Amino acid sequence: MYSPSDFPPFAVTVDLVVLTVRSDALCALLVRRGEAPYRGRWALPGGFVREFESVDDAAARELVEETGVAGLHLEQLATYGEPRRDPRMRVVSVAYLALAPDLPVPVAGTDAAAASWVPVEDVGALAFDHARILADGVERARAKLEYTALGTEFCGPEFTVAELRRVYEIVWGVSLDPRNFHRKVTGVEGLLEATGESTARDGGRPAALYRRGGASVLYPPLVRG
Amino acid sequence: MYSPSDFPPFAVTVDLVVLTVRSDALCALLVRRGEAPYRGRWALPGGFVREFESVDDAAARELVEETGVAGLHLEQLATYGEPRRDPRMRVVSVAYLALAPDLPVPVAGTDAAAASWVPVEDVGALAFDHARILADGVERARAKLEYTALGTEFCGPEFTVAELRRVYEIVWGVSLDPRNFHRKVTGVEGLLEATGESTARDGGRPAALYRRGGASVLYPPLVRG
DNA sequence: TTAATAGTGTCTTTGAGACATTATAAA
DNA sequence: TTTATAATGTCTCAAAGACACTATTAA
Repeated sequence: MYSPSDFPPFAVTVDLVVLTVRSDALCALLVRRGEAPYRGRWALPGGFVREFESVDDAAARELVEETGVAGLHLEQLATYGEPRRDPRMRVVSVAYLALAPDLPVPVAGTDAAAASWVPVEDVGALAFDHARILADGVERARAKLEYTALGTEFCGPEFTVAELRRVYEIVWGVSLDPRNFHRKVTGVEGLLEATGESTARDGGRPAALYRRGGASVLYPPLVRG
Repeated sequence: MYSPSDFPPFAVTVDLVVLTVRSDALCALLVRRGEAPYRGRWALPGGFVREFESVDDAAARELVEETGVAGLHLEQLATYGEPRRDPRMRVVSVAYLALAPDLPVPVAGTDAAAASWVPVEDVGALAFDHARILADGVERARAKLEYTALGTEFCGPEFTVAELRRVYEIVWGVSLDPRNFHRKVTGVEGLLEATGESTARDGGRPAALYRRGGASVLYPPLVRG
């Protein structure tokens, strides 16, 4: 049997990579730290896991606290457990990836001085090993757009094919043929559900509006150009 | 700043999903528990992360202890952190996936009564939430065979195309056309490296022997039949 | 009208899957 | 010889990519 002397005590935290597409850029939600260590540095939002709370629940709780929105896609990314990643104690962090539509404005957290959407290309040094975690989250998001319907998570409840295409172009940093993209996404069973409405918000011929369909995997996949 | 009263103490463990292909079955390395809780139950090998050791290093150390072999492929799978997954204390477990060739025989661990390769189809109830972890590991392995060169990790240092095909057939539980499979794997750049040798160990015309090539991703991917 | 974007159709190429055929060993 | 397995080749179909063309709005 184990006794308390058998194992060293760890603190367990969750860190969130929250991504959105806004202003033609893939952006991450960052908070400016108000406390040492790394006071004043940008960091990923996150916090300690509570005693009677699952790690997944802690991530969901932090996500609602930081964004003010419930029901966003949230998945576990990886766990980071280098001995000295936090300078003063042994902290193991479980990182999560969340994808959000273009939300109004981040809610400043209780112990964070400020919160902001920062284009991932412009992110400089971050606290702890958060730059590495963010990079892993961005790569995961890029990869999952290929074979899942996650691209629609970046859009609002109703969107046009062109808006969905812009998501892919911005996340992947490529340009996609509008005609082939249209044929592709409207051809995948269950990906899009027509609302019957249309909009001319981008000028030109009005575009049909769609909702997310029930499909979660994309077969055949979209391939990064 | 945080003080010890700010966070509840957790124990952190690593659990290993070690898979191999032997006797025409995908098998997992399991240990029979010699201690409570779940004494006598099969469980995944694993153990506590030490105080000055990274979580990744703990997994690598446990893998060598359990298999007696170094240099196996090891990747993080997921982290399991339900509050009551261990009946007596708060334990967060970071699970890892390892793929091994057909090793001689498992080494009985220090605190495990016995170790054995068990076909994943025959695995019954396991200790803790290990059945769930094992299922996640098997699914990850199956998925990664599609678009990575991981199938070769199940083979010895030199292998034939037919032996590699048997790996895919057993892991996926499908049968694959030998001719199309041969054309496919020999066509992917950097996947296989011819040794110039051949063997007739399966009877019939001798088959060319290959080594793993440098490629780690498969493009285009192999698709599950 | 022109300009802008939405949506459809057509052609070519690539690759997967089905399957015939030839090659090289052992019994 | 027969039998078993290895390796190559051929045909068909599905889907990606390139790109022409038509449709519907606003200015």
